[in-house]
Amino acid sequence: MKNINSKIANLFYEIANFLKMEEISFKPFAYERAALTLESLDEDVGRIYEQGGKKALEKIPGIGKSIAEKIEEYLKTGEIKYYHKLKKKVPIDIEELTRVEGMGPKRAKILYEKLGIKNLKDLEKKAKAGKIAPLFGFGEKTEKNILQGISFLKKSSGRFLLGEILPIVSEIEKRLRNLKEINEISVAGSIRRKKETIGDIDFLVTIKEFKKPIPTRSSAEKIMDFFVSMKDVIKVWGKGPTKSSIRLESGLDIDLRVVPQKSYGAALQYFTGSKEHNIETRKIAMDMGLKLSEYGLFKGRKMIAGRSEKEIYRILKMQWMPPEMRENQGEIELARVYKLPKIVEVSDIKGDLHCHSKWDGGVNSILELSEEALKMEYKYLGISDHTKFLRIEHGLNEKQLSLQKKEIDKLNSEFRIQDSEFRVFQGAETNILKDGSIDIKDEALKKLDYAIAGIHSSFKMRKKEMTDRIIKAMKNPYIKIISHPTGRILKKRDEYQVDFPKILRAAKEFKTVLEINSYPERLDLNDNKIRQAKEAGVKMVINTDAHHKNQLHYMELGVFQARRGWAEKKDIINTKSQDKLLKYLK
DNA sequence: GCCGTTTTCGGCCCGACTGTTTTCAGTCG
Repeated sequence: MKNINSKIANLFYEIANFLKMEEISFKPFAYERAALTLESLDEDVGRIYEQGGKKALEKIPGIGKSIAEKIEEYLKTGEIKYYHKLKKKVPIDIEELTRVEGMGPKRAKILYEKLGIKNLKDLEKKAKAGKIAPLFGFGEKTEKNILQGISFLKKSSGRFLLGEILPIVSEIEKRLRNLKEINEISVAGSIRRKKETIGDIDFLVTIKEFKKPIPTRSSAEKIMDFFVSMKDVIKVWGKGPTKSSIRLESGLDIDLRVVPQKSYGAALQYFTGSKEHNIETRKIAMDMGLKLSEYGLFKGRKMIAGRSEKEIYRILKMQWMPPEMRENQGEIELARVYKLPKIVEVSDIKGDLHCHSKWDGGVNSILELSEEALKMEYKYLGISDHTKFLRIEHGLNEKQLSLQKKEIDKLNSEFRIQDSEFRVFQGAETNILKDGSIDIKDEALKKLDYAIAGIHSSFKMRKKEMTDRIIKAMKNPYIKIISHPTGRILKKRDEYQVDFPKILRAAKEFKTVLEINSYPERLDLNDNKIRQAKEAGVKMVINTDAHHKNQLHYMELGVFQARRGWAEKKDIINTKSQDKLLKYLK
């Protein structure tokens, strides 16, 4: 469910791109800023307008008279004329084209004017035909990069980020739960396993009917009628009494299955997968002379289990395992000897060590972030603003860091007065420069509670240089954490080249903590690397990298990823109490 | 186009990198 805020934000991003094509300075940034603000707004902009009119819109930071008028226009007419006027001049799908790494508005405009390229399809065709390289300002390499960018996009297209999907899932689940016909409901498939990207969604439901175990047509039909006629459905792929498939306006496909109550557990197990996990589980059933299907566990023709997952696994003499572990990566063997690790849980997390405040151009003050952290029942929050190398992110210099420290000290003494255990730590997200040095002097790092270092430039270095660069940063005694260690951006950019086993050995030697970044498009480290780190005895920290107080809630995404990597509480340092954590960082 | 304890006009969003050039444009964070 794309809400109105993000719809308008997307239009503003496009307007910004069209303005950039015309070499207009500053105005595009105003639109981008407004878009960013809209996206992170708690409240629906339509409601703000209803309650306070245009004046209320203008109170939102980054939104002035002109942009408020455009929002008003959109709310009233569903369109923004200014956008159409701009698009008429260069009628291209700028949003799609700029998704290709290395393609921006200027190049898109040139390609439209010289080759008539309007969308991704045109771009691929012309690039493959070698039409782009000969153009002035382009060349062989650019053409090759464009093709690479397109193939990367294709690889991930049609898949959605877990972080975008979860809110949709809980919204749909809420709607279905309201139906009186429905008894049990669960999401299955890759989303239940919390995979980082999701193809489509499966919902399983059972019907509330105590006398008749098999769903009657009428109840099932009522559910399906409701499902296919929800307001955001744009296509119905199929509709029957046990299964219906729809597409939402966001492009997401959802299946809804009605299953018999007595098969609910079996169906849940089956549709949760993974396929590989299921194949192995069925083999175990077969070896015991049983048959496992989505309808139940059978001995001959007699059904001996199926009501719940736990019951099925129990009869198969296996420990029940969290869906995140069901990838046939060794969990089955451990489950059979009842030795599964107890993986970390959201409730184990005691604080967040990576978030950005107003100091580096973020949205919220340190106090606002702290209040949100308190709501989440955290014991501490680490502020880690960008440092000076990242000028665009208003990176802090040594002087500003010491000013910030004063603010944090003051805040902490207020917490002390209020008899609150909660504390704010001062960190910083420093930059690992091309040669592996840090952009902030050691004397300043020393005064912080801890320092994070991350790569924010020169992503395309060769493997050896990149590895050495990161290891050099790890050797700095004040650098405790490496943020987003592989630099990938889901659906956009691959990991940078790095010798990961070597990084792990160095992390172990220098006691550097690797971050599991919870940002929806990062989730970096990924599940596989988390598992490697755990096995190498390297400690990790689950951080959000929040740039807005609401984003502190991304924490669960990082925890899910950690669970997929089998991380336990002891592997994750921000499960420690305040005292123990501080001691660990010193 | 937005903003303002440097306030109603004149600043903002800079610097590195890449790939293309032969002095620079476009992209990215």
